[in-house]
Amino acid sequence: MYMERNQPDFGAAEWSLPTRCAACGVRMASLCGGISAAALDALNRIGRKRVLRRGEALIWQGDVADQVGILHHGLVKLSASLEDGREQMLGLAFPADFVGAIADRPSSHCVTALTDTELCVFPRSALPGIVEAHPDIGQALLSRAYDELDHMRRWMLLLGRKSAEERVASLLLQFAARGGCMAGAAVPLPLTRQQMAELLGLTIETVSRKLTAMKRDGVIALPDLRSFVIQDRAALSTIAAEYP
Amino acid sequence: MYMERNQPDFGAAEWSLPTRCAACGVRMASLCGGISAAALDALNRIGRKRVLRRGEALIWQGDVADQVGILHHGLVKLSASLEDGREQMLGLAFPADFVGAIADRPSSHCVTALTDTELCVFPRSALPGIVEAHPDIGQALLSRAYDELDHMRRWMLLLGRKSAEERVASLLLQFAARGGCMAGAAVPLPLTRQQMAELLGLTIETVSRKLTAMKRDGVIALPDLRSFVIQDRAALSTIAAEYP
DNA sequence: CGTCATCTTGAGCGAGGTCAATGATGGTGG
DNA sequence: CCACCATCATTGACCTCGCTCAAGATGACG
Repeated sequence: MYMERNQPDFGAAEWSLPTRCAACGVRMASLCGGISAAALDALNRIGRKRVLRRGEALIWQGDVADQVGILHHGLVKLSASLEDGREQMLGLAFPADFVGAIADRPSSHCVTALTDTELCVFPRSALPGIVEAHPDIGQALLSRAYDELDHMRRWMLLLGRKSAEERVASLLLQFAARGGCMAGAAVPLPLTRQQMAELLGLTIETVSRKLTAMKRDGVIALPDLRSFVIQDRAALSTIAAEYP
Repeated sequence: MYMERNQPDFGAAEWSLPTRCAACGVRMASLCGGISAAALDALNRIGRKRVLRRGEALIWQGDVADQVGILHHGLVKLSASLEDGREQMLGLAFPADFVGAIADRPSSHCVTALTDTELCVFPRSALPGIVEAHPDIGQALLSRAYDELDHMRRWMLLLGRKSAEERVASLLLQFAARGGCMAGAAVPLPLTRQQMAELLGLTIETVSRKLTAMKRDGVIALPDLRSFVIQDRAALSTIAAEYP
């Protein structure tokens, strides 16, 4: 991702973009993609780079967050916890994704870095003004919010009704779809078993057992701990109980 | 809710609002609340009333919905199903709530009336134009989308990590909060046991057993099938595993 | 007062959680 | 280069919670 920082030409010459945003590797895929040079310049002035080390949090559950961000590099989780420590991962944010809340009230969730991470952060208080001044950004936010609602609905179906094996298979299919890997190629697993369990509403032991079972049945292969290969996609889809 | 239709003055005289919207009992609480008379007039021309009988669907999972709506009267559920018939309720919509999607792709969920229902519906194709012409509506949609995301996050924590008893107690507390009932008063239960089970990711038998257990323990009373009384709010909150 | 839908209760079972021991992996410093 | 340690993953034994199946009870309504 970050190598693009050294890319000399990104269309910048034509628009005379401000330096930092012009060099941003995720800009075109993010909220800032379609906006004018003037709007980008305005953003450039209020945004700043922030680095999170693995495990560090950007937003805490229960706190009123003062920052929103656009992820540049790394992997971030959203999660919610109960007082006794039980934790449910609510989703992941990948580069170019927007994280943060709009409403001025305690956050329903935590935002935590799963790897060392770089984001472009803005004060939350600046959001209303930005949205008002740049309706494009407002519409992009709206469209992304509805995408996320859709995604969470599918996840609620998984959490409410799918068996452990169905959940694990669904997650593998989702990683495969995201990676856009060709058939037979190894798909990277961005999560540990423990993190997969948090995301699926299961325990680490159950995730491990189900992976082993699918490997034993020849549905997948596990060349190492951080990747897998789909050996029988039809079987995996059937196990996942998903429309193909 | 609907009695307000007969209310003679709703600020209408000052603005000369078009007849139908002026008489709308949920307007001020809905997306249409804060907009100008001209904007309202524009909406009035493209919106129309639609009645759903109990069990009838407005939007089907898998179809590209051509309508969005604002609920006037009645109760509506959002739900998602697996091919084999397992179903998870994703949420409820109450009067003044907006239902429908923005994106032009198959809907992730079903929208079905739980009671006889009246909505104001618009062609989905009109939405982008409306949002562009009336930024207030766009911002109201955005704010509601984030509210719904927050609500779904809390529900994902429930589905992923809470026990059956915790789930039932959480739902009762939510009904109590919604109704705004004073302590000791009977809170109406808008759902059957079966519907509560669908919403909580449980079976009807488990819901029934947990309700009976809480009644036996003096935490709640069940004067009839469609209401309950909180007899020990602290205990109910504790059971629900929720911050007070 | 009969009929149908809804709800409750019981008995038994099985998926997944818990607890515990063992095995792999990878980074670090001697 | 390798010994050491921390982290991560696997596997087994056991148990519990919630599901399934089945039978009654209650309530709504003509």
